Amino acid sequence: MAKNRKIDMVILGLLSHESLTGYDIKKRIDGAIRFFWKGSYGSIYPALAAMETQGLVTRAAETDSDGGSCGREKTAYAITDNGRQALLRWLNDGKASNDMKYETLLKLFFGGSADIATSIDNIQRFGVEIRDELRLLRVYQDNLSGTIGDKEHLHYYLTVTFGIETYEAYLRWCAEAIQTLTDAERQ
Amino acid sequence: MAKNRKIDMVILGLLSHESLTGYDIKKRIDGAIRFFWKGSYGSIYPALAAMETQGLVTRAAETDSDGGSCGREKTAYAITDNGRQALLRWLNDGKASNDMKYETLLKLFFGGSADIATSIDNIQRFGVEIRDELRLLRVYQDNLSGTIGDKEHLHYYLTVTFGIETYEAYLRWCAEAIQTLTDAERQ
DNA sequence: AAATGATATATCTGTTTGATATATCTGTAT
DNA sequence: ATACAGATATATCAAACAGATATATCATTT
Repeated sequence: MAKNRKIDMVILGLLSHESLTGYDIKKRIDGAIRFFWKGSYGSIYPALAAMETQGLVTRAAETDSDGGSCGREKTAYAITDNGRQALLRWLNDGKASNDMKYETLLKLFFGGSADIATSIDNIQRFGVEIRDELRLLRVYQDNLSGTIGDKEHLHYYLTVTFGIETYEAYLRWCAEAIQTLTDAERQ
Repeated sequence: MAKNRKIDMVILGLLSHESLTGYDIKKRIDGAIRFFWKGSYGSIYPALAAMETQGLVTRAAETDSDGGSCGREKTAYAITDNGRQALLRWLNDGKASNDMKYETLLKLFFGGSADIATSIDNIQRFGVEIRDELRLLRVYQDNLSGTIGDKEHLHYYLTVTFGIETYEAYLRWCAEAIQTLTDAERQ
């Protein structure tokens, strides 16, 4: 049987707050979640269909937003009780795979085959990206800092501080690594 | 055509130092590389076959180690000049995708649906894993610290310091997050 | 001689990515 | 009004990938 689909839990987690369409789910994943997970339409829509069959989600009422005339086709999904149980089982199963795929580090690992200037350039590009993301994370942090009395917001907040502290460490490393390589370049 | 296979560059990078079998390649990936990339047999063997067709790698001589009698079947691959060029093009193309898939953070993000004790437990498990990995990285660091005058070793060294500084940041965050959640649990 | 565990190659199933196709709706400029 | 750009929405496909498993050989111990 199936049951190795991690995306299921992302979807159930999002639906535990509100009913959403596949498109909405993709937008949520591309928001605050993208710092530690990602998902594509190619996994979201099939997962929704499979979970509907399994009774973990159902199609929610399809009113168009303003109750106006015949709105466009739009399928929102809602979580079921079975879905909530599945989500809780996952939260409590004590297992978690944590994997990076950092192409920048891969390029650095094999950077001995190229010029040192290439490695410096690759690290600099990485640093620019991280700086941009860090700026965004700090906006998230500011927006959340008033409401961490709420249990849910506190959990969001902790994932944001994880991102911030991690990215700050990246930037410190970038500076050191560039310095080290620059020194090596000058012999 | 194909050409979105990132694993190709891992394999070419490894083969640029020495000829290796698919099994050897897997072992290398599970070594120092696993901190920022991973690969499975299901991607390695097909990639080797495809790259042989493309002329990026060739089958190397298949002697059994001691020149003894008829050794067991064993297919080592060597990089070609075209392979080296492909590796260099990749190192210099200025593109890199850097993505995490951290299930622990996902569980924390949706942790509002469970007990705070569950979140604390999930963070603690993460911390234990990271502490173990960090110990290993420090061994790598010690082994390399004498030879960073060598350009290749210097590059390895920088990927190790990336891991160390990142993991140290994780551990600081773990301690803070557990403290925050413990306080919240007590109200 | 038998058992065990490491080495070695390969394949299979299911999942996921990344790209693309199709179409509708909304706001804006002409 | 209308044309258009850009956002919304659903869906699908090929290629890439993970994780598990099957098979077999070799080296070492028992």
